Amino acid sequence: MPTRPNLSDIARQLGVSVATVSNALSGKGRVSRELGEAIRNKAEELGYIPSVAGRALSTGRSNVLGLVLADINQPLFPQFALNIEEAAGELGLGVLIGNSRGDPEEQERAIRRLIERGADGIIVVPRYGTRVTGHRWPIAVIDSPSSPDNTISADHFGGGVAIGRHLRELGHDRVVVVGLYSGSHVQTDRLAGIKAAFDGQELPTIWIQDLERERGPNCPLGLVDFVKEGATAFACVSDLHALRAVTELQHAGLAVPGDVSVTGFDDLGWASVVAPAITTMRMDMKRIARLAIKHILSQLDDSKFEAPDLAELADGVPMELIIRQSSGPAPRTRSSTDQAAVPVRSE
Amino acid sequence: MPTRPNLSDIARQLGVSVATVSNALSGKGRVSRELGEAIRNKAEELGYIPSVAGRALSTGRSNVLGLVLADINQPLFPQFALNIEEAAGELGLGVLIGNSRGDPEEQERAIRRLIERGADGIIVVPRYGTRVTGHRWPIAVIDSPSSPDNTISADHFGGGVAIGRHLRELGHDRVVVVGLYSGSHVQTDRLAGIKAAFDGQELPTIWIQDLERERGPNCPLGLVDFVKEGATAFACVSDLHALRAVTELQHAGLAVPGDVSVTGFDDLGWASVVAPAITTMRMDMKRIARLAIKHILSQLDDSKFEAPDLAELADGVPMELIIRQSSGPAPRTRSSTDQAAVPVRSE
DNA sequence: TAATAGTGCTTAAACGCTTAACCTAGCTTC
DNA sequence: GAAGCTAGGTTAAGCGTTTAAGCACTATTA
Repeated sequence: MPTRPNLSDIARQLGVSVATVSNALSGKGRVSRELGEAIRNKAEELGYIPSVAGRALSTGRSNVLGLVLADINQPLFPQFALNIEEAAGELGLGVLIGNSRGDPEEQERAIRRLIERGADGIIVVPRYGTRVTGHRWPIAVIDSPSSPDNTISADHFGGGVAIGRHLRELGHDRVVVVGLYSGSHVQTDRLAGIKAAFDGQELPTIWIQDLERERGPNCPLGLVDFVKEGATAFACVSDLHALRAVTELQHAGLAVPGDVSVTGFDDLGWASVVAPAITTMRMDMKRIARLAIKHILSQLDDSKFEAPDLAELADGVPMELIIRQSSGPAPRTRSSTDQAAVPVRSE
Repeated sequence: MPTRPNLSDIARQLGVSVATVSNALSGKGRVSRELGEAIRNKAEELGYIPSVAGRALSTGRSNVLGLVLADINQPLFPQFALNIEEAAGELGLGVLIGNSRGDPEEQERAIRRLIERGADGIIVVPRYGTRVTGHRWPIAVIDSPSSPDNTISADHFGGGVAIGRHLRELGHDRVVVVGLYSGSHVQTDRLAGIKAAFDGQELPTIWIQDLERERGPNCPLGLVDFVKEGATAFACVSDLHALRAVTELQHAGLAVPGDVSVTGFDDLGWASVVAPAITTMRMDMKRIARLAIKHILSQLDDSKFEAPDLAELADGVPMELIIRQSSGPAPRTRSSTDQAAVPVRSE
């Protein structure tokens, strides 16, 4: 264990006081140009690294943010983590991670642990529909504009509208919506947006969680039946479900997008490499991460940061439509007697 | 900003010294049962949370580990992060994340930043083939047994053998191997294992990165041609590539596993929900995470932890074969004249 | 020429915790 | 009944930083 040089090492070697060294390096107090130079050089020479602990103790700020992520099934995990890490890094902040395992109680404990560890503020990407309340610590919640405690998020509704319009423009009028769980505001908002693009008409909806409760985990979604009944597109609220849909349809011998279109959400890593590549909506993660951090920083009383105007973003950060191969023109409308013509492989 | 109670608050209210309170709560010094009780109760009542900064400054230990992850394209990211977070949490350690963006230099910087932030040790999941050297700080590298600086990892070679045997037992003898990049020890080890299962014979190999350099990113891998020439299975070194293969084959009208089998590696989150669900190899992440952390802890000079016997695990932590639907019996050997019979959709 | 202002630095306290060293009873022991 | 233990505390120093306050000059102003 090498022992790191500290301020007093520098001070001693230069015959000045510790305070002066501190001032010189932070650029705060009054130090002559030459001495300042000398101190900085010496610091460089010794490989001085400030002690965060010492600084934290003195200033009451750790310069560390806590990030609480729902669980391993949150497919956006890496993107959240890395974007926040990056945005934090730009401001000289570190990111401590916590895992809520998708359990509301664990989520509370995770927040607590991070606060104990000295996090100046917490960013929470909550479990579907979980509330994050009663904390007197600076917190930013990334969820969905319609969620009760939401701080900042993408415009999931608007994203739904965009993808709905896209399908409509391709001539689809028999669209089935696929979600995981109706308790998630993110999902219900996306879904509502899609419906809005179809003038608010009710669209047949598949909730995977309900289905799996009935038929067992990882069960087929029975999409082929919907196609037989005339569905021409599946609009999924996540690329994960889109992937599931695409493979299930292909596995059954249907062509995507030839026979039926599929769209997703979130532009997950692999969405562009599968065949067909998935048409999807992408969040502006970078911006969301920056806003979340700024929001926390503005809550720290001594902050030089002004709160981002969240009101202005009440609808959320706009999403971007990424058109790829999984969505195409609706097949010419099949007459109802024509249904049997859809090729379906038995196994 | 609520101001947290500290040791002296407790001490003052109870009329004892700060040292006694510290001793009582840590259970180290000598404190009578009754007073100990009283102190713990008071701490509870006031909602006392120890200050990590104070403790860190005093003990020289931050109880925080740094975790450096390659980049967003590292599909195992969430699993690494959460397993390490969990294993660390059990020991009262926090996890600070760093991002190397897949760049060796950035990786060095990330390590440095984490050390500056006071991390007691660093766990690195390096970019393919990157070396992690010259650090005097406790470090654990999770890579592959054959990598130069590897500390602990899964037995990728053994995993390759297992999946190779699995395919062989299913009657496959024309296997094509799919990897991303030959510079990754993880990948080359897996690949070598697969070959070993086929008595070391050379198997046709697709390196995706080479292919993409030629044909552009996200290009088709041309797998159908291999099938036409008699290949009955694709053994991919990652589920990501397996997914790409499955969809590409299905998209072309081939049945998986009816016409051709596909296997992956890593049991990524979605591997079980696609159709067909992907046969894969799973690492024992929990164990790897624990060993990595233990290894770091044992390097701290005052440690009560003894170093895990890494020599014993020189081959790596065994992997587990997860058989699902994407691998099946090899189709009856087609005579070479029979090749045209393979149904291939044009688009 | 005396008050004022600015410059460049030092002193000293504070942040919250840990820990070695010390003190004081009360108790044993021979 | 003096020496030695032990239990149960206290004192005080130290970890590395920041920062308000102070001090000794020199330069400026009226």
